[in-house]
Amino acid sequence: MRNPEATKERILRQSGQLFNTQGYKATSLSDITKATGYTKGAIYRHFNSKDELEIETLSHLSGLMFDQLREKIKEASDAPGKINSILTFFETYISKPPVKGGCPLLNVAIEVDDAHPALRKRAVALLDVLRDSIKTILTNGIRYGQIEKDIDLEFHATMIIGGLEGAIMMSKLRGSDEDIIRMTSHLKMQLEKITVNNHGQ
Amino acid sequence: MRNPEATKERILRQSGQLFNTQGYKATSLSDITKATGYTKGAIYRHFNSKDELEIETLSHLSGLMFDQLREKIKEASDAPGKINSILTFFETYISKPPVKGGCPLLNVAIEVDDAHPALRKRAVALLDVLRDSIKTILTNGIRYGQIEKDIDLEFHATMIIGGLEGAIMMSKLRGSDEDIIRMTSHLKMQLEKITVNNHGQ
DNA sequence: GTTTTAAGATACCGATCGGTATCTTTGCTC
DNA sequence: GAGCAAAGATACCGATCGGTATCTTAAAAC
Repeated sequence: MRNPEATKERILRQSGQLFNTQGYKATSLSDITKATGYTKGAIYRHFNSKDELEIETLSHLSGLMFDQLREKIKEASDAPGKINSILTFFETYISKPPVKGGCPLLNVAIEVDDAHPALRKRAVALLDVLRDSIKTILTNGIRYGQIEKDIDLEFHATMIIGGLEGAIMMSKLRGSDEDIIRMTSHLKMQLEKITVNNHGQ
Repeated sequence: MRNPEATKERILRQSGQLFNTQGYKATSLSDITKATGYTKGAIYRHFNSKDELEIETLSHLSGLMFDQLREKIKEASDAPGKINSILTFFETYISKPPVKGGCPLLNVAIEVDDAHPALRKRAVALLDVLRDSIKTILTNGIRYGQIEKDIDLEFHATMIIGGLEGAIMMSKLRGSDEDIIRMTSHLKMQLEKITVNNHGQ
């Protein structure tokens, strides 16, 4: 019956749902005890403080998202396809959310301020990972002649991430995928513009 | 010395800063008493509950933002100019924020969930106001031959708002206007594409 | 099958939460 | 300047917060 690893995993999973839907500060330890069925004693055996639980939970949440995202990216073989996979991944983010409560990056980025330096640092790092992933895909695309070579990487990464996150906020608020779909269709048009077209050659 | 209107105004202003930076749930009444210098007795004379204070403060905050935004919009005479004013307005949102803590709409949209139905309703209404404003500007632009008449209003409104809000999140997290500026330059390019060009006629 | 160790439960801590009943003080009315 | 109504201060409420010391219990070691 006793399985410390499963316990920790369960705490992280349930905390993830709660933090990502209600917010980190707004979720109390008793909320977590109710959701997990464990007592505070059990939770504090696996985590030294609520702050530490928050940080580890964010890692867990973002891990879930990135894992699924990476899976989708791998399915496509060229750079335009990979970016397209990212966009498609977000299209049903509201109706079929990979993690409940919306995008962990967006949620934590809005919640943290200077009073939570540790969590903030992780949020910045998350954004960097996402940005670097897109830049890497585009760079490889340029190398293999799939993406126009005179583009501004930073510009396109910002456009994609910012557009997606803003649209997620709108869609989540209205409870519909509509806004995200509008945004991804726009971003896909932008992607086509920097895609090297082999038909014409 | 006593001026109830000024007191209420002061409470709303200080609460606005706190709610918009720390979050609504994360800001306690004692935070507000410290910031305002008033006691709980004074605050509860002007507001029946913290929930009510939160709702009125959101109205106050969004009022501040929309007032400044409307001012900028009025300065331009045609539709493309008005949209451009909106975009320019957000370019220094981090370094010279019109309201501390970022965009009140974005912040409240992320924080609220089904546990705060009243605040959520206000957030949805705020988004509608912003969306309708942009659609109205574009519609008028079409009427006066300044904007191409075959465009999808909803699509462009979503693109502008979503792009801006997502970029605000990114810029706020990194403490720099960079991401917003990249996004507005992209949006300005999109705007040019739907602007009727008189030079060619 | 006894011992040992760690997982988890229980019971508590002081601090703070939102909220309220009551009191004092201020400024207006006459 | 006496009376009064409203503004704001004070003192308190029960509930809950994050955190901890201690106890029980389950499973592995031998």
